[in-house]
Amino acid sequence: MSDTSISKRRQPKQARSQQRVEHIMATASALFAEHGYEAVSTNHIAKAAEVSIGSLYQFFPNKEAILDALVDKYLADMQKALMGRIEDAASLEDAIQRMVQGMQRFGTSHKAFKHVFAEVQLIAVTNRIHDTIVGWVDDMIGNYYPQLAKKQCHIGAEVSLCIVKGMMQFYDRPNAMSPEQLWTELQAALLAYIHDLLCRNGITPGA
Amino acid sequence: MSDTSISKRRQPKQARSQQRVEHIMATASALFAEHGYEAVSTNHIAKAAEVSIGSLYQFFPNKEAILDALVDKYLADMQKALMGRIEDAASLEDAIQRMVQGMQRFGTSHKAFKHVFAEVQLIAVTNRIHDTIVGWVDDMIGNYYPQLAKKQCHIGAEVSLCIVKGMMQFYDRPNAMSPEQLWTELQAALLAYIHDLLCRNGITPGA
DNA sequence: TTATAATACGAGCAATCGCTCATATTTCAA
DNA sequence: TTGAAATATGAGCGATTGCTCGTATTATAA
Repeated sequence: MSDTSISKRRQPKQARSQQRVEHIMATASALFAEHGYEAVSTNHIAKAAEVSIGSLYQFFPNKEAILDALVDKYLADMQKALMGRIEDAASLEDAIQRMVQGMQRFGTSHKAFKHVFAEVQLIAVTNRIHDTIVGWVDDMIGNYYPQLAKKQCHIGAEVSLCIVKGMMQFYDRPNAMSPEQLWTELQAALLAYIHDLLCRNGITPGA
Repeated sequence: MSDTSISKRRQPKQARSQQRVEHIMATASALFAEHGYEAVSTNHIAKAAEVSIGSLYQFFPNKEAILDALVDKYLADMQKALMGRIEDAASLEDAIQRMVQGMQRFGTSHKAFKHVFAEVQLIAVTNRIHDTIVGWVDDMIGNYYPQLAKKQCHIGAEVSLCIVKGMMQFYDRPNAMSPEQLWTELQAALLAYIHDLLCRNGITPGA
């Protein structure tokens, strides 16, 4: 839970207001998915959620706090969806393949996340998402290749996430690939890069 | 030259106004480099260029037209800087290495381009930059590997540009890599992906 | 010299934004 | 029942934005 979302505003104490907070968040998420964060005003959110603008600001100190709260939820859901299914992976290659598949599913169940991940420019939000996911990938690489230097694990994770982000921004634009092909190419790019990283550090992958 | 930048406004006919147009563009470029496109208002540009807001709008129909004109210039400069130095490359791998080096230099001489390339969300601008560069890379791949299907060349170019874009967005954020390391990793990621693409299409790279 | 086109100017419009605050209503423990 | 706390409301503030338009100045060709 980030600081912004819990400071300076009344915490919902009654059941009705807790429901309202969740309803506002769900509405905001849907609007962000359709129009993007910047294009959606707090008044739009309030109107779409059939809540007065004053009520919205009773629980969220500012617009960014709504996004922060959503990102909390997205990251929690994502950890379950991605990390839950790689625990019994046979190899790093297998884990990466499963992660890409998991991302594909997560993108359809959390339509706003792609926008938030790929388009939002707010540094605090961007860094939080980035650092969280990099941490997961970092640990994952180190788990399968403990002989790889910690710093190289971290670099591998950061570069991998950059590749994912670059491809995600491309997802909604007209391009030569079908969605399935795009995921295939993403997986290929990640596997090829990680393979190369291991080789450059004197490790024979899969051995 | 894009449509927006030349339509609906008086074309500069006197020398002084041609200089003014160039001066406005240079000032805008510097401001975009420092604060990003969205954060810079047309009034800021006019004030910084010591030109009235009315004069600015005599030659540029709207804010995006300033960016369009700059992108024209960036892409022309980039073609010279990148494509000029790969003509005598011995192999695709060599050409990619030279392109990455060229990008590195271009980034220091055109500080605003990275912002425009990585942060601007205007679809028309984004598409134009993307399609132009993809065209270059597409031709480059096809030049060294004519036996590779045209569509695969295009996919390779698009994915490569995605990787570059993802890494560029990462450039200014705090991360585990020095700038030199980042360029090294970018080159490694591109080479690894292209190598993999060729293999998947039954081509033995370098043979 | 003079008339016309080109250029220069900047106050200010209309729209939008995030957000406040005075006030009204509802909830619930005492 | 009652009163204080919690919740709900929305008009509207202050700031900013991209941009227009009436007017003043300058350049150039006749």
